[in-house]
Amino acid sequence: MTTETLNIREMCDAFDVTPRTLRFYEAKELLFPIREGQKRLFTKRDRARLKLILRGKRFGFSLEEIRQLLDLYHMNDGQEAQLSKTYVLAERHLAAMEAQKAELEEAIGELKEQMAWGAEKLAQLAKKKSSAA
Amino acid sequence: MTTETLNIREMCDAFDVTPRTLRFYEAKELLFPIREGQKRLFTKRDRARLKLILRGKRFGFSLEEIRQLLDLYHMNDGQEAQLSKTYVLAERHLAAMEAQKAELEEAIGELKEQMAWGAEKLAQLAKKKSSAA
DNA sequence: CGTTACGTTTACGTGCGCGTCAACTTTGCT
DNA sequence: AGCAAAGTTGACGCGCACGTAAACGTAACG
Repeated sequence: MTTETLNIREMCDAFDVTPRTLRFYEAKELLFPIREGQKRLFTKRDRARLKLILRGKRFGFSLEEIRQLLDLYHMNDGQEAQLSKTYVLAERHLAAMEAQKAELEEAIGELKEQMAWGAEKLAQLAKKKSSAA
Repeated sequence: MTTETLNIREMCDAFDVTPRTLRFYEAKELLFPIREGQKRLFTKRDRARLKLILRGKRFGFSLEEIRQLLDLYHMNDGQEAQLSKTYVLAERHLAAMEAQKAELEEAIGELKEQMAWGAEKLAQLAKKKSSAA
């Protein structure tokens, strides 16, 4: 088997974060490393969660928002009430992401337009320059 | 013509931001409202910029990053050096946005999978409940 | 003329997401 | 036994993006 657990340094190297960040996420209840004596050991579950955390951050979600969503990915043992509550949260999140995707596509389109305009401008300047030489 | 300029309150209502935010953006050189006496008047240009600012924020860009990019949308009078510099910045930004889009699509896919799994679990619970009645 | 409404500057306060010591165990060499 | 490496828990600090309160200007209205 590939290493079952990672110590804090291995975890940091694997995800390019600092120890401080991992401890901070644990304090915020985003990660739950097990303890070997006093030291933290990060499980496969923690690695999956951290991946989602970092992705969520890139999308502009707060750690608190992310914390709530992480439950969706680990609702193996939830009771029905908790499960459906989480499911509703996930629906909202999905809607938010799809809205973000639509807006992102629009923004990309606009930026491309602007860049085409800028490229033309640059071409004109280059032309002027060469004819003036 | 529709109102040429907006005062601060109209601007706030139009974009759902606070006066503090608009003044803050001006201090950070993201907006350049003209002055009528001491009061700010927001032009069409300011409205276009604010729209881009708010969008940029939703995508997780910092105000400083956004400030640099706003130049691309107003590089009417730039010299070639400045122009091509801005163009390069825009290329980077475009790449970042397209990467973000790809990752977003992946995340949406995964979330949908998880939700399907959750839906099934919920269905099972519902079934058990009805058979137990 | 007062006061009410709207805007202004100045400046300190706040929440988030960590960075950065300091002081202390624990572990593994040698 | 000694000592360095790696990890730990506080606790304070910091940059960002504003919130918020204080004190002031000014234009309009009754």
